[in-house]
Amino acid sequence: MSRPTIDDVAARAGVARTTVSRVLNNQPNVRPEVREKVRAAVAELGYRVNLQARNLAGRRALRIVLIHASDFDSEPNSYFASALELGATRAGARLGVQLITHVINQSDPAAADEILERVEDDQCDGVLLTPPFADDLGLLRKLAGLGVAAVCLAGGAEAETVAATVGIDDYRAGYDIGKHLVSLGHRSFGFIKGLAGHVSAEGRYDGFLAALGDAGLGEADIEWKRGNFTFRSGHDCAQALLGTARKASALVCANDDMAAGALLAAHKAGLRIPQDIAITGFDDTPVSEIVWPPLTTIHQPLRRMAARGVERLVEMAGEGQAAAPGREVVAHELVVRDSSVASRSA
Amino acid sequence: MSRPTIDDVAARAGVARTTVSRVLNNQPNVRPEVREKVRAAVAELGYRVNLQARNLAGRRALRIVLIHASDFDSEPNSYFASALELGATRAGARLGVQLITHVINQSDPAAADEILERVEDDQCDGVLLTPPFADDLGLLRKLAGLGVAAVCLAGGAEAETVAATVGIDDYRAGYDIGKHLVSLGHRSFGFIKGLAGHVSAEGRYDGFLAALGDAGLGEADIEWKRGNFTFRSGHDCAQALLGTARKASALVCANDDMAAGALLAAHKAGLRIPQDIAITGFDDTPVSEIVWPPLTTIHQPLRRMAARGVERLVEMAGEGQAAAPGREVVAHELVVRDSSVASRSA
DNA sequence: GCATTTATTGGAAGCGCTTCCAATTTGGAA
DNA sequence: TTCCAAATTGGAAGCGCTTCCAATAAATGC
Repeated sequence: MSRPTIDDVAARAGVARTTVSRVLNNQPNVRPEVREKVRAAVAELGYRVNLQARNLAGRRALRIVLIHASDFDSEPNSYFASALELGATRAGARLGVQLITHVINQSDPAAADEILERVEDDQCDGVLLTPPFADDLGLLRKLAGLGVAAVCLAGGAEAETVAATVGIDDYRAGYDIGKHLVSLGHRSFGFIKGLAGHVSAEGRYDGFLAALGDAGLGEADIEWKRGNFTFRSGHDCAQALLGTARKASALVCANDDMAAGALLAAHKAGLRIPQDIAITGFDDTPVSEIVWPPLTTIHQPLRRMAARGVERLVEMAGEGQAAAPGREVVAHELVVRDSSVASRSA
Repeated sequence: MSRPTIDDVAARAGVARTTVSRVLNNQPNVRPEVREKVRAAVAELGYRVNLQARNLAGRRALRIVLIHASDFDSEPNSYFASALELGATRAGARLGVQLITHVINQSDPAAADEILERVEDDQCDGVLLTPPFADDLGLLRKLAGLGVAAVCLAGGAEAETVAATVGIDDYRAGYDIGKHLVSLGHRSFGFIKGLAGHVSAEGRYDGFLAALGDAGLGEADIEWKRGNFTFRSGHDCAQALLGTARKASALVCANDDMAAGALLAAHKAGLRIPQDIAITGFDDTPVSEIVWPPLTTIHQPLRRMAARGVERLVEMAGEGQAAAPGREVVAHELVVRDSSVASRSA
């Protein structure tokens, strides 16, 4: 009736409770055949350890540190941060993991060292990194050297060679935006990129380019600027892009905040959206719904990503130091709203 | 060195562990003097129960339900919801409480019944309510009738007679906004209210009025409209208020989203902000920082409020059914940004 | 004043798990 | 073949708490 306990598993496998505990914690000195028998019993019974009991019985609770980036030049997208933290906290509560959050100034040259320091101070069992730290290969290597498991959230493709990563397929997401706009008949584009260090944002551009390629278009049909992910920079870049020499009929932005800024620039220029200019964002933060018109964007399941990150860290801790790098891709989704396609209500 | 246990308290008070447990759980059959002695020992040692152990020892973990409002006509402010949930989840993890989140359509006439149903289904020990449910006195009374403890977050002043509430002093916050604008020299105002059911938002208006009163101004100097907390409604109301007959030099909005909409309307009208028109928001969600110019607003410590709500629910559960109503006020803060006072960078 | 409730206390088991330590088995080296 | 170290297993204590039940003290009825 009620949840099976470790003793149920032991009885079913015909071994002592101690042996089951060893298998559960990946400890040595259990014969492979016994180990297998125990695993089978666990599976048959649908057994899952009771973390309250495990923590009570001496083993200190797993501790995981979540690192957020902050900066005066490019303030963090707080919703982005909140959503990740919420997902991580939820998963942590479920898994009996203690989550500690630190905010680090990304423009500080010593940021990486500060992270390493924090990680050591907290004696944590794992780190969850967000951009741009998730793309800092040097930092990732040092973390690995320290024997600290790390999972990169929403990072770029390069990180996966050094650490475990969780994120959407940015290339594909960029492709989806491009395909959507091309299918709408657009042939000339403006593109507002993000900061250079954010590898995932660059991947989006490459994917976008690929979609244009499919339609016989190329870099010659794109005019781009680089912002820093803020509303303000989106506004300024868009103003430049929408100047007198404007050819573009669509403006693609690397995140929602910049798209919101671009929206303001377009309104100021007296342009109708999407009739005169289509604008798209990226991330599907609440911003995309509260601006007018609402933004077509790519939905990124931030909470789930963070939750998966915590889960993987827990798995790694169980398996000892075998922090196997490798990417875990979560599904994204193109969300079409009024900023690219006029609806009946617009 | 390490955290004191129940046995330490028992030894110190010179009683058995069982007796301490009784006192801790507010159970009967302990002489007042003994009870007091135990309480003293608890205080001296700084003892706090280990919830892992408590839960393990049979008592099922406390379960708390968080109710969010959603609606098609006035979509929820997702950041508002996220921040509350994050605060509640953090506190829950710390306290060993299980948190369940439900989203209820506020425009459904049967919303209150649905909440009651959910609360019974989940067999929960407490409910955390957000506006407008936090102001639904009928619902609160029914909950009390069912013996379910409830805490209202960011609700109005009336709720506190029926249930426990946690929130800022909305009247005072409105007053602060008014005083700020008056001190800046403004003498004629536009005010965009929120939905009628949101009592806390009404309190802000009253406080604002009081500040004008201090300067010899009154309702005659305010022209108001009612929105529904969305960007769109803020835009529309502002457009009406900024029309040809405009007298107002400042536009006060009951939340940040509507202020962002008002900002767009002002931009469209070719007005300079804050030189031609000052605009203020309320809540200090990320929106207030990502718009241009950034919004002067009232900071509401949402995470802490939710955390306090969980803590109070846990206290109530410990004290049996003595769900003492009463308001707990948390500090708010006036955040002055460029939308009311031009800075060097603007 | 004595038997019988009733209020107040304490003893001890046990929640589901980890871990120390002792017991048993195994694999070689002598 | 014999003996010892290493590998493998199980027994049992105990993490901090609740709760059942027995023991004791106080209060009530006659």
